[in-house]
Amino acid sequence: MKRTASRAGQLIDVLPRPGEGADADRSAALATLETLGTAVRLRSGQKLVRPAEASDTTFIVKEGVFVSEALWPGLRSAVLALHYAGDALPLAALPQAAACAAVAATQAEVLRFSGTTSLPEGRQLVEYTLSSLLDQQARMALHIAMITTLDAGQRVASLLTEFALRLGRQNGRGVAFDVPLSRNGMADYLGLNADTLSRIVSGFKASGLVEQPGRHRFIIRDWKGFFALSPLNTSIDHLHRRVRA
Amino acid sequence: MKRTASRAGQLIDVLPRPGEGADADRSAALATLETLGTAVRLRSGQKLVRPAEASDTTFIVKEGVFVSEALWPGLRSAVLALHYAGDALPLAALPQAAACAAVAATQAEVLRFSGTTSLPEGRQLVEYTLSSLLDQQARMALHIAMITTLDAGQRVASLLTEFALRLGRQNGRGVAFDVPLSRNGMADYLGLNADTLSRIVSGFKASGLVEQPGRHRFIIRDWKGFFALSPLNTSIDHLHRRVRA
DNA sequence: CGCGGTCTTGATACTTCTCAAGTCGGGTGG
DNA sequence: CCACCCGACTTGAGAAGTATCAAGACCGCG
Repeated sequence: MKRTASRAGQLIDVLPRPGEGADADRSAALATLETLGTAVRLRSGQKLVRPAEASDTTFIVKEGVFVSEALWPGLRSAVLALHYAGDALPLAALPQAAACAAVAATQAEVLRFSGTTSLPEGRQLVEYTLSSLLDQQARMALHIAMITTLDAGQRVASLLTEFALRLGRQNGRGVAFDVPLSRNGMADYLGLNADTLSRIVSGFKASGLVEQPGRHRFIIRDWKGFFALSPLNTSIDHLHRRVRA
Repeated sequence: MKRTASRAGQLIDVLPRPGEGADADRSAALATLETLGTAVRLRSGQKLVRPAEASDTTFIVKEGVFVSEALWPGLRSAVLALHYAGDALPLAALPQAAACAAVAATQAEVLRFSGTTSLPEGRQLVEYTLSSLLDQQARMALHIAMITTLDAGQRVASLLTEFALRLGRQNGRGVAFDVPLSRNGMADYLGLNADTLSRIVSGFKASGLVEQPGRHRFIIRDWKGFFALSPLNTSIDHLHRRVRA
């Protein structure tokens, strides 16, 4: 089918090529910071928690996906933000009132910095953190926009688009990626009920836009069609696509 | 009535006293920054817009309330965040894809910084901005938690509590404040329909918790009762109350 | 291969949205 | 200073969308 080929052609423009663009910039900045911080490996599910007293500890994600979660008694849990490789995670950015933590959603590796801000070399960390927070703040703003302006189907499409742009690889069948969150985690991120989310994903599969070869694995078969599902997807593309045209 | 007196006693612990605590810290840090930036006065409704090309311009709010707004074609407008005196507003934190701006919600005054980050004195601005962004990121996280976990009534109660803590003054009748947003603005911030918001506020008035002497003026008559309406209010108190116990 | 937890799907109830009509408030001009 | 007028707000009835609950299916782990 000719259209498959043309879709594949577009995908080359859409998905990142390893080692290019922003990836390379990030690596350069990180290389100098690695001498200051200590590397830590985490398994999926391990948590970075803000201690009760004030803390200036900062982590930088080297690899993997993190989820900022909060749980207030009597409320369903909230997923506040997603963090990817390169993101700075200052524990001070977590609200302290509730059980709140950054949880590794996949196997992960981080750099740990503690008390380095006051050192002369600390300026590098401060500037890296600031730049990363600007980025993350824009993403949180978009997250808020998703939740306040979109209906359930558009929200789910937006999140899957984000995952595809961040984690996806193009193959013969489309754009494939492993979802780092459970159904419940995705629902909490989107402010939806998990049952509703399930129904919506089933709808995507029924319409042929998406395939699900395993519980955590997705393939977006029709990128253009899927991308059009959410009016915020062009903005999501700006913030999550790693190679600029 | 004795309970009125006891409520009033509690309010003294709850509301800020001018010139104390965090206010004083902020003033000290700002005093040194004022020589670097240029002061600008804004009228309600004026906008700070991110230019198309990358910009390192940063504003610091000296006075007034700002609203980060975004408008995507075909969607209802989104209110992404609220900014108060002391907040740093780097234009780079605004998503750039949509019509997006920080709008003065009241008469306001800001300090404008442009290209100062590279100067040796710029470190002060960088550190101030970083610290402010950490604060604002925690507030955005709470905003997301509000929208994803609370029902409509709890959301409205949370927002009014925030305004009371930020802008309120205790008087004989309760905690009084001027709402800096229109009904539509509040609804957009909360991800609610303006009609629904109106109904909920009417409910608060009917139950005697709240009074509304003018279109933009509110008085919370029963602080304890009102505070209990939202399970997130203790967290909101942590982030928005300016005097610690 | 079997078990446990996660996911799916249906029927139903409830919250919230939509649309429309009416009311209110406050700023403007006489 | 008062009356007018326009935009913002209020309120109702009905519709739409999403949540809830329960039963069953599936996947992946051991």
